[in-house]
Amino acid sequence: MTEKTIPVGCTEDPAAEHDHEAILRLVRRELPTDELLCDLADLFKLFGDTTRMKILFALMESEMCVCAIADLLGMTQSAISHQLRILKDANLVGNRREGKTIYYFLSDDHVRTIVAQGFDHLIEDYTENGERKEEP
Amino acid sequence: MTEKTIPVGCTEDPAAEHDHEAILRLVRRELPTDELLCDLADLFKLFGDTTRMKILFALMESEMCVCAIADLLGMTQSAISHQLRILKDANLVGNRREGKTIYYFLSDDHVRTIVAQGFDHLIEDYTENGERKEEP
DNA sequence: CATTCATATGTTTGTCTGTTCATATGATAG
DNA sequence: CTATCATATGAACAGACAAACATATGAATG
Repeated sequence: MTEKTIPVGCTEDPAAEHDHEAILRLVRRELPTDELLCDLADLFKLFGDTTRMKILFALMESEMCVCAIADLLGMTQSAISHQLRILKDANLVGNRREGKTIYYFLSDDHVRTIVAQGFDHLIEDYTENGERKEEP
Repeated sequence: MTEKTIPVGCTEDPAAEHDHEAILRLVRRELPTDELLCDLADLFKLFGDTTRMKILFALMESEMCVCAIADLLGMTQSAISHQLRILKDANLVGNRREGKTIYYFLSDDHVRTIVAQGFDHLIEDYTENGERKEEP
């Protein structure tokens, strides 16, 4: 019984009554590679932080220098700089130098479309459920 | 100098030469509320995990029971169940009972559009930079 | 060339979160 | 009503990560 250490919860026996073989074959055929799925999750992870989201929204209005963003969000220049580096490594933002100050800007319109998509989902949730979900 | 403990990096003096007041006013006016920005980040956070991303892709093909997903991803039933709960709390998936087994499905087409948007961005990155960025 | 301003970076710390293990619920069959 | 299958849940542990702090780079100005 403990010979293969397969997770509990579902019958290990291939010939069990509860059979998902058909569906598994179908889904396995259509599922993208692990690498792509990972990259995709990593992309969305960038949008999954409040600070970065704020930065992106700010840059949608105008290019900004680091200390302006820090001022806007009421956060350390260091914190903003770290986040900007992450966004830049992912090619979501670019920067240009002008004397001492460095201006950051959105490098892509994908950012706008991706964020807009999530925005729509949220708004629909808000209107569907009155104000906020699970309330008496 | 240390009277207000304002982060270093940018001049604290409101009348400093490096002036972002104009831009700050503009951006502050257009920036959504903190609550909305948080909710938006929380939404994207859901897509920011490989396991959840795989589950969502699988459910795009067909509704599936928990143990089928666990089998597909080679993971514990418990792990899958925990993630499904998170997705269900966010109304991204729903479930229905059929005897002992419980089938999960996408509750929304938003999931498809959101994921597709990220997908497009990735694909474009892939083709733009040959195969993968930063290589000799 | 020394100083100052704007930004970047390395390190540390505290928090969040995904997985595992053990156990509980809930439904069906005998 | 007991045993078993499918799933859910609670607690604990480990890894990831964002913010803070201190410090380094790099440009401009006198």
